[in-house]
Amino acid sequence: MSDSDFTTHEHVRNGDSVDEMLSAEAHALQHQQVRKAHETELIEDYIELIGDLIDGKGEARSVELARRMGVTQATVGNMVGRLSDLGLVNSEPYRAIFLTPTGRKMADRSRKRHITVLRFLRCIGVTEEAARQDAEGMEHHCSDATLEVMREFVQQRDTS
Amino acid sequence: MSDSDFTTHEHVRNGDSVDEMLSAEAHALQHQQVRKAHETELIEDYIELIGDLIDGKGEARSVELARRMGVTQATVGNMVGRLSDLGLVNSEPYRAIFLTPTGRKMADRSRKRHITVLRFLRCIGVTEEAARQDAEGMEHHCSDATLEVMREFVQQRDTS
DNA sequence: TGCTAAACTTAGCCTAGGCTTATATTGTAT
DNA sequence: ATACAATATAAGCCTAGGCTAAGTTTAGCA
Repeated sequence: MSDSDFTTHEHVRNGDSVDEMLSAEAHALQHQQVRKAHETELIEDYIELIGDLIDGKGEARSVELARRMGVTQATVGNMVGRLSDLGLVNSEPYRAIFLTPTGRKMADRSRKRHITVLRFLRCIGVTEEAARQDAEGMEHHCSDATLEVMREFVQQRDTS
Repeated sequence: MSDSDFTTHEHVRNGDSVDEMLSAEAHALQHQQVRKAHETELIEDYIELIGDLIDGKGEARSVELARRMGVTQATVGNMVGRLSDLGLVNSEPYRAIFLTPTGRKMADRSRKRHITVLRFLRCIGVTEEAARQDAEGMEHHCSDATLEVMREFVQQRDTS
């Protein structure tokens, strides 16, 4: 069976197969991008949280990050080291954690995205709890295009 | 500053802060669930792909999995070993890969979810390319509740 | 002022999921 | 029938992101 038996717009099975199969190359690209998203995902979550803590409590401490991320302080320590290497935070031993300008930008961008997804899910009728949970995971997998669609969608219906 | 300064329904900052901060415990739980989703995510992607290949080409071979996942054959080999340990596939050296009944169920469930998300994104006006990319990542982070909402949404508007 | 609890770091370990390079098997085409 | 190309496995390495257990620093209170 040759490769071209099975390319972009061919119907694989009728009925269920909305998802006509992509070319292998396109498929690979998608997965590569998903993998890339995963790499930044955790980083963004930490940065977003650090931003929220700074704004909400005045400072971000490891112990609170650990509590909110549901990991040990040692894990947070590792992560903060990486964030610092990446130039996203400044941290000195036994002190609170601060965002660099770059980190602040990332935090704000992340929060905005998060809020967009959350509002959108609420807007289409997902329950509050499910919306919160799903937004946490989905926000990293929405392209700008999709976020824009969501934003407009919310604006149109949710005039409250 | 006490912990209770900053709980479930408090407004953190006006303006932007739709996302009133959750309790630390609830927040931790969310992240734990996201982590759990990540563990199964790749597995589901492989299983879904194996299912699609079996249905579409008659068999699933490592070389094609590697091509479509955008990884090396060695990586696929590792993964197939894990899938086999998990009882999701049967594989013998140098032979095609088969789904166990459990694996088949997972494949079908994954495909259904994938299709639901893809259709939904198209339906709200996301471009085909973005929809495909985002669906790949989002499908693993949608609760059943959200999927149900998406399904209904598509059914209502998209009468085509 | 000095002790103790809480916060933080360090060291060492583990699994998942990638990679490369080398080797083994299979099947096909002369 | 055999050689070669395609396919698959094996061995060994790496990073990310978890963990525990033990040690260090800080800060608040008696």
